[in-house]
This record gives sequence, structure tokens and C-alpha cells, in this order.
Amino acid sequence: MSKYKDFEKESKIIQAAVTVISEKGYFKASITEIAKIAGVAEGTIYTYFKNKEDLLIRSFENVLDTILNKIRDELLCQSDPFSKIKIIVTEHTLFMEKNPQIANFLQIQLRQSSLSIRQKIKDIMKSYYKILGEILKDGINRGMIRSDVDIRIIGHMIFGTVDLIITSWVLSDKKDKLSDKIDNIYKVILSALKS
Amino acid sequence: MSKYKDFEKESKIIQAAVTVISEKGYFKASITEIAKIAGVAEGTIYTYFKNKEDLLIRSFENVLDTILNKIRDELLCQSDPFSKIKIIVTEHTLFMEKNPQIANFLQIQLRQSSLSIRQKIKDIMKSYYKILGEILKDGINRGMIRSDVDIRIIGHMIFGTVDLIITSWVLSDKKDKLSDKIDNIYKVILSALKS
Amino acid sequence: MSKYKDFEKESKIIQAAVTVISEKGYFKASITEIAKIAGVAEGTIYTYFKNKEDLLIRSFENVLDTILNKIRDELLCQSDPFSKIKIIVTEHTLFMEKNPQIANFLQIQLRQSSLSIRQKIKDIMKSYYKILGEILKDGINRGMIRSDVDIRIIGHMIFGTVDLIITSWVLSDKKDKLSDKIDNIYKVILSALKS
Amino acid sequence: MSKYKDFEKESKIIQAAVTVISEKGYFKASITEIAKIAGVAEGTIYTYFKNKEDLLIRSFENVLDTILNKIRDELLCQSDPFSKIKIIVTEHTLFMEKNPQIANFLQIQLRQSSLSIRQKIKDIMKSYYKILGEILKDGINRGMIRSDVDIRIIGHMIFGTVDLIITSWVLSDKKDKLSDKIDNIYKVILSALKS
DNA sequence: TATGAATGAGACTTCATTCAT
DNA sequence: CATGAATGAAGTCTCATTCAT
Repeated sequence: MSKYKDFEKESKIIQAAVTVISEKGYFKASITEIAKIAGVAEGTIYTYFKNKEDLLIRSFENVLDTILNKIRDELLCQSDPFSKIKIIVTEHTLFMEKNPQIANFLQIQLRQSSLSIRQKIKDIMKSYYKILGEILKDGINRGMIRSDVDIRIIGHMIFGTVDLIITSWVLSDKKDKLSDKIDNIYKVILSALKS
Repeated sequence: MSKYKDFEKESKIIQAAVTVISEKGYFKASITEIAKIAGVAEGTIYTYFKNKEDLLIRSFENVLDTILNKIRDELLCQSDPFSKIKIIVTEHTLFMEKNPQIANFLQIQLRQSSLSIRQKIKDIMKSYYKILGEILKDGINRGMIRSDVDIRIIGHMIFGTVDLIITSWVLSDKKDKLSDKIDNIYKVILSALKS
Repeated sequence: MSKYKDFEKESKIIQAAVTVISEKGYFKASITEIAKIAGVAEGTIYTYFKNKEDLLIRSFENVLDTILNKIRDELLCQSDPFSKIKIIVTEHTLFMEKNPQIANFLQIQLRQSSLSIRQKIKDIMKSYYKILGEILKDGINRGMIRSDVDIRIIGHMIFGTVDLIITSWVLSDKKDKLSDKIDNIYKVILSALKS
Repeated sequence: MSKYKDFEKESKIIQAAVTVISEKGYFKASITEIAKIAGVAEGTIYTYFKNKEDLLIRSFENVLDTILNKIRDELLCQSDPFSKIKIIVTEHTLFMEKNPQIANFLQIQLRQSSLSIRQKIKDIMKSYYKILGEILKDGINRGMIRSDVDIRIIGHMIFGTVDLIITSWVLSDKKDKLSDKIDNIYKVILSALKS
């Protein structure tokens, strides 16, 4: 093993954290179990992360980055604001369907943390809202999206609808196919923001 | 002791639970502190509630009942589906603005519980969706609300939008006036469900 | 067992703490072992003491009180300042000889604590210096004790000499009889403070 | 690497140990921090020292050597026992005043170690008592120092008085000038040992 | 029914020491 | 010799729950 910090090991720990937290919830997920799943000693976790809170935050950053990078890639091929929003809704939803464990982590468990963590998560979420905001601004400038309502409320509406449907799907044991709902979600959102 | 007194004590405990959980979060709210605030001994809590989880569930039922009763009262004076939805949005939002502590409990702390608790919460939430569902069904029958989209998705959209805006308000330290946003929220929702 | 805090149990814990700390030293004395010796559960210690530091402080107060009460009792029968100082030297030394475990606790282990604890110990020690100071002041007023040197330096000299000889005795495995040295100690001290 | 460089590294580690232990205390001083301050890797410390305890002992030896060498140098110019004792009191006190960090190390932190360490410290301290003992013996032979009291008790009295006053000064945040007290200390000691 | 002292499992975290590089 | 990532035992402390009174 190299004597320099091993990014593969860090990644293993994050994966284990996402797995265990998804199953047990943040407060019930123990460092002991995360270490066992990651295949490292308990102490090793503290070589890579300051404490349990830091592990949670960095796990979240890691997961969100994965989603956003995928979305950004797909957006490059689109220029129409409505198409771009459809991409976001579609990719966001498909990602969750393909990664139900991460969906549980993001939709349920992450919200089981302390206020200080939630605030940090809110900061990290700004990347998401930034992408959305730019698309909406462009749509308003091009006269395609209504300008009579605060852009942030529209952003919240889009994210809130998608988020709640995913949460609901996670809580319902993922019985339905989530991807089947994409068209409906998009249709509703579209009606709400057209000018 | 009389049965009357028992209910009063139970109620005191629930109020204390809501208060403490709002401030500290579910996992950090200790039975010891809830007992102290309620003015009873720790052991007494276990006379009225099976365990900490049971106390949380019954506290949530209690709070949701209060909100729904208020909404039901107001709905009696309305017959138009759109007006009814406006009542729901308005009352829901106003209640949170008037009771920021309970808002914190519902929007943030309640979500810091275990999966089993969240499932139970979902069950209790059905009362809310039932009210919403009946209004929507009536609207569809009267040709006022679009019928091309699953009624549950519309329900989620309405609740999701309101819920997210309240959550966002709670997390932002309640700086803005929440009630100022009601008209905008209603406007967006209306566009989305009109036929 | 009574449902009110049990002072016998508190006393048992203090005794166990003195025993274990004497043997292992403050930092190596574990709460687990103290609890085992005291015959209580680990958690019980935290019913009576805020934390490990608090347990140490209150153990020290307890031991010092025992010594000072004994000294105060004996002092009542004396009026001459020199006789009083002899009483202090004698009782202090005899107590340590009779309680070698406590001697070790006071002379060695107590000093293995954090700066904050040492500061608190210094405060508690003021009771000791107060008794000494009053005797010296009286002796100066009566012209029996030299007035050309700061009274606190004389106090330190008396306590320092006694203290160091006891410490030395503790560290030397208590081979000599400590009480045999009392006369010599007193003689030296007397020469130093006579006017 | 040359042997010269080894001694420099060993010296750096000892200096770092004294610094860190002075600030944090023995049990709270971590090998990690000592290594960082010394500018070496943690593992390197174990090339030069058997373990943490060994590092402490050898740091103490090092510091005491520095003091004693200084005292021995100054003693060469004196032949009178009283003058020699004055030199010891003066140099000991001045050294501490000039090196408050080392004073803290010797007076406070060193005493926060285990019994086994304290025993070794006692052995090393014999060098100090040896110097003192020879002066006192000479004084007794020349009829200048009282012969009715055990020489070791006088030695303890001298060291104990100086030691306690320094400890007291260290604990009082070094507000007063320590050197101002030298004359008083010497005066008290002298009265006690004159024949 | 009400009490609250007692419990003890289990949580997070630290850190001296090792050993492969 | 030097390195520093990895280890894992051990530590302190919390807290939901129980049960004798």
C-alpha cells in the first residue's frame, strides 16, 4: 500500500457510508459498521474524515457531483430551455431509479442530520439551483417562460415536485416504475412555467 | 386520578415533545428533557407512550389534526374547487407562519426519524391527501381541472410546492414574510391544474 | 434502594475513585474500573458526578475536608502559635502515615491532572493556607514570629517542607517511619520563623 | 547519514517534546504533534526513543543537565557554603524565570506521569541532591551549618521551599517577578540551617 | 399510577505503536 | 534510516428503558 493517502480507500469509505446510512439512517449508522463494510479499521476513517459529520457532508458532495456531472453532460447537446428542463427532470429521475440506494440516502437519510449539516447541504445544493436558474433566466429573456413570478419560486416548484415524487417513490418501496412518471411530471411543470 | 387529568398530562407531554424535538431534533431530544419540560418524571412518559418512537408518532398525529381541523372548518364555507385549494394553501401556510416552532417540527425534525417512523407518518398524511383528492376529483368532474394527468401527481405537486417553500422558509431563519408568497404559490399551482 | 440520591453510594464512588486513582494515576484510572470497584454501573457515576474531572475535584475536597476537620479539632485545645504549628505539622504527617493510599492520591496523582483541575485544587487549598495564615498573623502580632518576611512565603515554606517530605516518603515506598521525622521537621521550621 | 546529524535530530525531538508537553501536559501531548513540531515523521521518533515514556525521561535528563551544568559552573568561583547555597537558589530561580516554558515542564507537566516515570525522575534528581549534600556536609564540617538535624531533611527543606515557590509562580501565570523573591527565600533558608 | 435512580449497551473518537515501502 | 498510513484497543460519556418503592 502506498504511504500517501489512498483515494481508493477514501472512495470505499464513502461508498460504505452511503450504503449504511441509506439502510440505517444517519443517526443509527455507526462508524463501526461503516468501517466494517468498507473493510478498514475504525480508526482509518479518521485518517480521511474529520468526524462523522464530515463523512456525511463529503458523501453528499460526492453523490451530488455525480448527478450534476451527468446532467451537465446531457445539457451540452440542448439549446432550448424547455428541452433543458426536460433533461434535468429526466436525468434526475432516471438516476434515482437506477440507484435506489443513493435515492434513499439523498431523499430520506440526509435529512436526518443536525441543523448545521442541513445548512451545509443547502449550500451544496446551490449548484443545482444555479443550473436551473440559468436555464429559467434564458427562457424568460427569450419570452418563453413567464416573468410574472419570482424565478426562485419556479425553481423551487420544479425541484420540489421532482423531489417529492422521488421521495414518495422511495417511501413506497419503489413498487411503480419511476421513469413512467417523467412525462407527466414534465407536462405539469411545463404548464406552470410557460408564459 | 380521573381520566380527565390523564388526558391533560398526556397532552402536556406531547406539547413538551414537540417543543424539545423542534429545538433539538428527534435523535438529540432526550426523554429526560421532555419529561422536565412536561413537568413529569421520566417513568411517567412510559405510562402514556410505549416508547420514544410512539411519542413522536402521536405528537405528529396531534399536530396534523390541529391543522386539518382548521382547514376543514374553513372549507365548509366554500364550494368552488379553486377556492378550496386556495383555502388549503393559505391555511397551511398561515398556520406555519403563526407557529414557527411547529413548522420546524414538521418540516425538519420529523424527517430525522427512522424509516419505520416515516412510513407511519406517510399513513397519517393520507388524511391530508384525502381532502385534497376529493377536491380535485370534484374539480375534474365539473370540468374545471385537467383530467389528462394522474390525480395523485397533481396532489403531490400541490403539496410538494407548498411543503418545499415552507421548508425553505424555515431553513432561511424565517426572514421573509411567508404569507406574502401565498398569492404567487397559488398562481403557479392554478396554472398547472386548470383544464 | 431509596429513589432519592443515595449519599452512601456517592461516598462509595469517591472511595473507589481515591483507591483507583492512587494506584493508577488520574489519566490511567478509568471510569470503568472505578465503577467496578465501587460496585455500581458505569452510568451510575454520571448520576452523581458531571464528568471524570468533577469526580476528581470532589474526591479531593472530600479528602481535604477530612484532614482539615481533624486539624481544626486538635487546634481548639491550643493557644500558642508555635504549638498550633506543631499540631498542623504533626496531624498532617500522621494522617498521611495512617492513610498511605490517600497520601499517594494527594501527593502524586492529584498533580497528574489538567491545568484547569490544578487551578481548582489551588482554590480548595486556600482553606489550608487560611488556617496557617491566621496562626502566623497571630504569632507576628504577639511578637513571636518574625515580621521581616512576607507571611505567604513563610506559609509556603512550612507547607512546602512538609509536603515535599511526605512526597519523598510516598515515592520511597514508605520504608522509613514518617512520624519519626516530625520533630526534625518542626525544629527546622521553627528556626526559620522565630523572630 | 552521519552520526552528527542523528544527534541533531534527537535534540530537535527532545526540544519539541519539552515544548509540547509544557503546553499540553504529558498525557495530552501526542506523538503526532511532537513529531510535527520537530519536523520529523511519527515513526522517526521510535528510531531514537523506545516509546513515549522513554522520550519523557530523556527530555527531563536533558533539561536537568542544562540547569546543573550552569550551577556547577557558577559554583567553581565560590568556596563559602552559604555563598554556594545562595548560588544554587539564585541560579535555579533565575533559570526558571528565563525559561518559563521549561519551568512549566518541570514543575507541572513532569508530575503528570506514571509512578514508574516518577521513580526514574527521582533517580535523576539525585545529581541535584548530591551537589547540595556535599555543600551541606562541608558546611557542617566547618561548623557553619547545624549538625543536629538529618542532612537529607535540610536538603529537602531547601529544595522544597524553592520548588514550591517556583510552582506557585508558574501556576499564578507568572505575574510577579520571581527574581525579587530570591533574597527572601535565601534569608529563610539560611536561618533554618545556621548552626 | 407516578417516580427517578440505576442500568449497561453502544456511540464516537483518540493515539501510541507498527511495518511495508 | 525515514516515512506516515493504518491499526484497534481503550477511553469517556449518553440515554432509552426498567423496576422497586
